[in-house]
Amino acid sequence: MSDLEYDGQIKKKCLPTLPPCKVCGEHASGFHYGVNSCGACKGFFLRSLARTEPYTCLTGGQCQVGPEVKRRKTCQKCRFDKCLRLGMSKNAIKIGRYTYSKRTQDTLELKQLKHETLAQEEESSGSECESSLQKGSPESDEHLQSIQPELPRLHLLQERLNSGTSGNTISSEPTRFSCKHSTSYWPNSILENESGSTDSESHDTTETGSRFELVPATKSRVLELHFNKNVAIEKTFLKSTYGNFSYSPKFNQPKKLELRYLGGAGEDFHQRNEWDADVRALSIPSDDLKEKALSCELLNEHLEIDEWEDKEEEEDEEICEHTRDVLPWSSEFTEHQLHEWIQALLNYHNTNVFDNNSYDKAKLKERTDLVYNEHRLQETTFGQLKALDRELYFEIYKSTGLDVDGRRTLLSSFLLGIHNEISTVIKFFKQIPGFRELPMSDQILLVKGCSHEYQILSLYRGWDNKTRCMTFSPLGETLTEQDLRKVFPDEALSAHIDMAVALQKLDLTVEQIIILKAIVATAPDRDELASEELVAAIHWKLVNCLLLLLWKQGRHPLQKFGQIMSVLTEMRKYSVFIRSSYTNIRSDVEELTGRVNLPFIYELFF
Amino acid sequence: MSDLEYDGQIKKKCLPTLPPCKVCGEHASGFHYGVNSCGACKGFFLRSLARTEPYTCLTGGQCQVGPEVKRRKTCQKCRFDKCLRLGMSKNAIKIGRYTYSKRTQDTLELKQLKHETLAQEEESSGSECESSLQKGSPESDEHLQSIQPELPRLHLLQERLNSGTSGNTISSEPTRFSCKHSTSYWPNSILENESGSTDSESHDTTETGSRFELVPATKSRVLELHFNKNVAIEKTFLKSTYGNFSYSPKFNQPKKLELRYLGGAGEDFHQRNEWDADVRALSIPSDDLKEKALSCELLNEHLEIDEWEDKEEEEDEEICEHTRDVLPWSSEFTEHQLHEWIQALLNYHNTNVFDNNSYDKAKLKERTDLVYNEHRLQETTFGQLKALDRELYFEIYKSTGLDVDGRRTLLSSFLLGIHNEISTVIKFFKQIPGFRELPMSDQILLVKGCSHEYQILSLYRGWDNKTRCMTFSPLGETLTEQDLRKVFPDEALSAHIDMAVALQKLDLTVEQIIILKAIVATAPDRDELASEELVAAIHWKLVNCLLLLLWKQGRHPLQKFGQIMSVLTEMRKYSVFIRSSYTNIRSDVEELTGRVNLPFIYELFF
DNA sequence: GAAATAGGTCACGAGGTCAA
DNA sequence: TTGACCTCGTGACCTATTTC
Ligand SMILES: [Zn+2]
Ligand SMILES: [Zn+2]
Ligand SMILES: [Zn+2]
Ligand SMILES: [Zn+2]
Repeated sequence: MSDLEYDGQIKKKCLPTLPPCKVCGEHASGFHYGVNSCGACKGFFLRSLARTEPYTCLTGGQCQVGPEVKRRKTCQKCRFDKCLRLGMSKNAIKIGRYTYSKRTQDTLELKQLKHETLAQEEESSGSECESSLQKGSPESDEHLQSIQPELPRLHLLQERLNSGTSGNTISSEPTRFSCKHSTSYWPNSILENESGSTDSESHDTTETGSRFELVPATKSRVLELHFNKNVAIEKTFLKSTYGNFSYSPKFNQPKKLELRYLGGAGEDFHQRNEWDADVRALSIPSDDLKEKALSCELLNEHLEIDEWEDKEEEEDEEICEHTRDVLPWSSEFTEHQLHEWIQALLNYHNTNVFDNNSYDKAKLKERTDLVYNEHRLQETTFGQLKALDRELYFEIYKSTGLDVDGRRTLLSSFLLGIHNEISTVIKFFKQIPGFRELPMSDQILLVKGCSHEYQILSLYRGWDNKTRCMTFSPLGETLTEQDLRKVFPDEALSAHIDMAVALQKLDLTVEQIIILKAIVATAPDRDELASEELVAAIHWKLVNCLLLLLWKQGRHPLQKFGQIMSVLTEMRKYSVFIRSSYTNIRSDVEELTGRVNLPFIYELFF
Repeated sequence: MSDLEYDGQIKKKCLPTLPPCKVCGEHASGFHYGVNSCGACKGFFLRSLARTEPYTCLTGGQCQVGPEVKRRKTCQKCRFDKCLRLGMSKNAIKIGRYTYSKRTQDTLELKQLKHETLAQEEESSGSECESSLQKGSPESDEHLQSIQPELPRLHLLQERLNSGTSGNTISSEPTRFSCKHSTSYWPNSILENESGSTDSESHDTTETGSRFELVPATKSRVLELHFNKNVAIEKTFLKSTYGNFSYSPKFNQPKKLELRYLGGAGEDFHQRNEWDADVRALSIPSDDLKEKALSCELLNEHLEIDEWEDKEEEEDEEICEHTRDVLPWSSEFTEHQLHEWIQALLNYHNTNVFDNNSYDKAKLKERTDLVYNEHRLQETTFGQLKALDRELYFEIYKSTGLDVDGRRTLLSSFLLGIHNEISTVIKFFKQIPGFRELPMSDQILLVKGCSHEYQILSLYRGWDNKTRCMTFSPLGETLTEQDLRKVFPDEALSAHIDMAVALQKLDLTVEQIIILKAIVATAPDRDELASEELVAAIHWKLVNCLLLLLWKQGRHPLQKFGQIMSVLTEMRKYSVFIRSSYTNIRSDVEELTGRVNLPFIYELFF
């Protein structure tokens, strides 16, 4: 009997889709008045609203509100109060079919609950391991199967995919994961169910999140085979290096990725450093310690602030988690661990960080096309306006103060836009597990060090090579090449564009980009890091996260990984170059934007 | 609630492309039956058409049609009627992909049509068929009206302003800030002296004056401040009121300044509160508590952060400091105490806050002149560019996304500039001794409450009445009147300008302005303050600081004080007016700057 | 083919009813 | 009063179709 949910149609006997009634703990029959609740509580609430006299409580509001059996005596006041406290309200009514995101949320909640109770019961670990890719869901699986008979095929898959998504999140954004390439690494046999309507994106997109998690234990063998095959096919030995850390995934024999510290011995290391030194000699003409120290204070402040805030969600389950050998490249991390990191970063990013990655490709294209057409129209109307060269502009500006071609305005708002996002970005870094625990000096070094790399990752998707326009979401603008030339020195612009194009060629998903951001933020080879090893550890785990995402996406993950690492290496050089280029024009920029208050900009980017 | 737009394919998380559902305000999912509307309203309309029996309304057609969460109150009839009124109709169906240009064309065409038919028919309801191209249905007429809801309302508002009568409709309330009818509570004798011709301003002391008299003496419980003889020189009876707090320095007999809390007993108080509620109802269309709570969290966060940081310099020498009777008006404070407050605020402001007060007059003048000349040059070269009216701009923008006259850019960078300074501003408030000790909720109320007053104090010196240009230091720009019109609604701009001019007439020093900022930030009469008395105490001490500065400056300090208080009173009305004006255009602004991330702006200024 | 919408489908909850 | 059960309007999602 307890398996049935009453109210509304009698639900079939099946495991609950919803978390239990928030009010009394019984099986919820639905989402009533804004709260997952049982039919009884729903009815009670409705009647309570209709009532005129208030309830009274004898115990002074201390009554427990439990499931029906125990409820017999519980007072109405406390029950009603609880309803209200939980947010039940006519204003919270939501009718009609569930949204995917709601369903996802429910499932997640349910899962969590299960997890907790399971943890309490403390099962023996051996059997658990065997059973699965993940334990959380034997039920869900059963659940799916039991629903099967009565749902049309289509819904089945949705149901499954949804319940699998552990990417909770407000955005819930199914489409985020993989678009066309949804050749996920799941055997077709699993996905086929749905194959009929493959075209509709909303399906195959609906989730990757962790298809992993939903897959019944029996299938995991299939998976492994699949992996092995893939890996075997790869056969490529990829190597990517940036800084003095080498990521040398070796695929054939040991099937392990090794993280080794080259201790500054690698050739690349020397090369880069020399080049670095040269660039620096050129680029930092006047600066001295004093100014540097001062500016550090600013950043320091910021970092400390953020540290203070949002400090609750520490997770310390870290410890056990038996290393299940399901990851195709077999790392010291479990898929679950990696997944959690990924989720944490994605969640924060999706809900808080605002940049070009907040838009999909189509939207960005739309923007650039629009601006381009506008620009073309202007050109045909007013003729081509020849761009002033930088020197000439400054000559005029310095002598007359005239902003002849509007570049001061452009530059100011560009910098303002960037500046405006900085605190969010820092908070994002703080979401990287372990980041906050680093010494403040290291945090500062890392943040400073990755600024340019972070920026290009934020923005590169806004570049459209055909129209040669660039969208800057934080600024709310799209600039034509002509305008870009006003903002950036020519050589810097070329570098930006080259970098953007290179990144675009990788055809990364937004998820991957986000993880990449974290990866560049934790480069263990920034100069003078106090605790390189800690940083390296974080970094390495993040790299594993990236690998996981790549694998999920299917299609030659290792090859892609190699490409990405290669681009990262390039990006490092790019970063140094941009910094030097900016430093060269720093005084000009300061003069132009001196009226605007942009402390962080100079601290981070110059 | 989510960022997703339903119906049709699931849209991506990105910011809305479309204006909200014209019917209910929810995210529109497309252009259904000729109107931008959400999936729900689309479905509802469809069902309604299919229906045979008509709907009936119980409230006589007065139901508000809101988003789903609020919808329970609204009957189907009213919803359907609204659909019809907006022009939803099978005849208005548009299928298939559309180009931007087509949309513009459509909209403009329709508008034209509307004008023509209006002209032809002149109120007679006659044959509508004749005027139609293809969608000549009566609905489409109404549809047209609905396209331009803002403007008519503004006209209405202006009318009301001029007539000075207060109606009971929502929009009528802004009457409170009437330029012509500015009620000052200062006797003419004082104001006349210096500001020369107070031309348009009439000073009638009637309403508040008498109200004040009625207040029972018993209610004054807060601070009693003794004046000494020096004050007697003034001979004038000064009275100033803003909000429901009265500052009544009485100089002759009792020689006391009474700060009394009127306890919300005045009519003004009630009026204002109601009005506030209305404005809120208007301005926060989609959601109430939840959203509000959320937004408060944002601010809260900010305030808390700042609280954590810089917390060392607590001073507790407070206690003794023998009251030396050196102050000419003899307050309970010593000059030394006041001086310290002043110094603290000035120091912080000078080193951290960046606004027009960071520049001297000459510099500001130079800026405006420069821009003005530039502007003139452009005008002579390209001819006068007639400014697009707001309505037309938005029509084009909404349908094509084109930022035809660059106002989106202007607006975005304007808001960005303001947004960028907000954290500094909050820190400034935190420098006010005692501010940090206020309950967080009060801090929030105060910060929110004074936003507009603070802003005008920050910026007013940037206005140059001759060239009619305004410098915005935080933005690094100076805007011509033409540009200003793009950023602000006309009536708001006028209010800004009037206020700026009024402030300029006071000829304040930067120090005085800074103290004034603190004064407006601690207005003890903001709604719902938990600890009014604490705030009042701080406020009062700040007023004493101002007095001190005035005295130091010599030259009729009390007279000047009176003028300043008078302007503050006006400023309060100005603030309310501006807020309402902004609220009216909030959705437009959000649409234009939706690409930029400006959480605080909406929280503080709308 | 891509982008958009009309119309269809059906999972859902509000509110009503009624027996206990 | 309670809560199981019902009816019907809703709205999230889907498909077919149109337009570019
Ligand atoms: Zn319950
Ligand atoms: Zn009780
Ligand atoms: Zn709607
Ligand atoms: Zn009605």
